[in-house]
Amino acid sequence: MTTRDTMKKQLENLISQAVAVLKVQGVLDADLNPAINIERTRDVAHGDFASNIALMLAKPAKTNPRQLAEQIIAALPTNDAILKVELAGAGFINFFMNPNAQYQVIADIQAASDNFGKSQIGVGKKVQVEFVSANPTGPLHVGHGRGAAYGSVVGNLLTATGFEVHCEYYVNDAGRQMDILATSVWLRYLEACGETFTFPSNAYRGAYVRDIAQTLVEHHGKNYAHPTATVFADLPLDEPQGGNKEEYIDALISRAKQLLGDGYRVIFDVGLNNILDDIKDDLAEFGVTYEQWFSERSLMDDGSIEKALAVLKSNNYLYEKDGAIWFKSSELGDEKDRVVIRDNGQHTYFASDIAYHWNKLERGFDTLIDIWGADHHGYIPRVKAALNALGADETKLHVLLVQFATLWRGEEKVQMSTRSGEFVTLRELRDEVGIDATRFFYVMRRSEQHMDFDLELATSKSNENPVFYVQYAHARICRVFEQLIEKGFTQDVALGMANLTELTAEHETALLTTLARYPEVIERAATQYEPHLLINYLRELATDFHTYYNAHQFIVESDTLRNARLNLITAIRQVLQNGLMLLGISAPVAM
RNA sequence: GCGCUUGUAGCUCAACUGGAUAGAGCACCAGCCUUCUAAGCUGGGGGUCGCAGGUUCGAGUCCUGCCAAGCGUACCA
Repeated sequence: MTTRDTMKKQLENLISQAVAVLKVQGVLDADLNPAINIERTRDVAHGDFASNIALMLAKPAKTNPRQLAEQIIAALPTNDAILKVELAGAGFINFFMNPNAQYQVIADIQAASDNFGKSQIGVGKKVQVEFVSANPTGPLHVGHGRGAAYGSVVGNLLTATGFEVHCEYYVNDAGRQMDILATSVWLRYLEACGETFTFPSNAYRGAYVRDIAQTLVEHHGKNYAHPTATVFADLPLDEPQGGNKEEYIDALISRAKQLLGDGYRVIFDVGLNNILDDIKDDLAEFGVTYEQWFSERSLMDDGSIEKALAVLKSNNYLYEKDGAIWFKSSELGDEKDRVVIRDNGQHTYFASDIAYHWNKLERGFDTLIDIWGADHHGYIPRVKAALNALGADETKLHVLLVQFATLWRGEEKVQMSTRSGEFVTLRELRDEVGIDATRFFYVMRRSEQHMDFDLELATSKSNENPVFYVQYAHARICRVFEQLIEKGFTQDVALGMANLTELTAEHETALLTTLARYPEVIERAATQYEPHLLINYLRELATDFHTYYNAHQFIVESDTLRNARLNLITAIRQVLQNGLMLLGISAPVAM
């Protein structure tokens, strides 16, 4: 399971030992606790790794950087992997590694295989990742898809780095939007029962609502039917008739509850379960799985909301105004105070969200990650304010924002209109593009970056398509091993291992470095919640491999060189596989 | 108006969180294709890091002020 410390880590340890020595010598203050930062160099003339530690410490040590660098170098413990250490530039310490040390990565990859790149940095820490959490009022669309892909990869990355990860979907199975859905279903059901009327402008108009109404007819006949005249008696005007669409739909909801009695809950649940099941299937097919589907309604049923509000009240953060109960979020960094209980006695969505986030922390998570659409950014201050007001540790909550994706078909923008209900669903996108390309494109960019998703590019079988390019590198390696057998050879791993030093071509040493970087990339991508770093890395690795492939023959006559090369590409294949696995993308053996 | 996010090559995006000469892909230009997959290959040109100040050994990265785009600014979720 555990892989060796990366070279970066080893060097960090050496420097921190040197710093400790200088503290003892009195060169550095004992209470100085610098963050030691080793970087891979961009320029080979600067060696393999560089540290700016002397530049950072020069001021507190009241000395000049170059002199301090000299002292650090002098205090550095010796290490077989290091060829030489140089002082350069303004005070950089450059490390040149022993060329023979670079081959170790192939043995490391072979030994760790599927586990290469995993680490223990998160061991003992519980992280909850909440993502998608779309209202179950309709199918997921392409906006939700990006959050789904992003959240699941962040979860995979955190798991790979040792965190105990709990992925969760918050189901908004209560509240006004769900009432609108239930009422929409009922109205479509009435239509199916033969009633005719104008469908409300603010109701859900998607075709799926009709489908649900149809199943309701099939299972319950006309049990919930009422004549149009009764249903619409004495209602205010809808918006197109000069009224208010919100008041109109609210009146219809009340009417539904009044006429249906217990039946309202039946229809409500049929709508909810139908759509939720569809969302679950959709996500499962997309390779996105959850530890828990957390019900908002459960927070009402078990009194969590009342409890949370009671704490806010006793902490003096609630007051009454205009018949509603307000939370003093403006005292804790929010722009203004927020309503938690409306004047009609109903609690707001925010009220249950307060209870929900409190509940999360009560469950003992060290870190909470919420992944939201960027349009919800204004919501962050009030949630943090609420946690503060409850006396909880608000710094444990990290809200990651995901910008929406714009779909393109070549030069043409794919129009989307949520208003008419004619948006592109995630399922349609998956059907057209495939799971692999969909996931890849979704996490290819930094999450807070607006992104263009080109459907034509994503489905094209060319090197311009980055998914294809990376997967093809994997398939190509597999193909080499088929060729090997066709040519009558067999791989001799031990012989290859014994002769890795024959891998001296520029392409080969470049690949060794790229392979060694993989664990660093995973660690960084995980701790920064930035999956796109992994994508970038895999594209680089694929590029390095393809160039190598084009420049050199692997299946050569020399037994030692051939097997050394085969071991190198075996290692590349393994890392490609591991990386793609974390992204939830297949590593095809042939294309 | 206020708040958040974004602004890097013609286009789409990176840049190890303050490091050394800002990098890829596409497009463009010039060469190349008898090979384990030409579903290409090699090389090249291309930059006022939105603008202007500031902080320091050092700024695309931090601070301030402008400019532009997106989003938000509900007793909706």
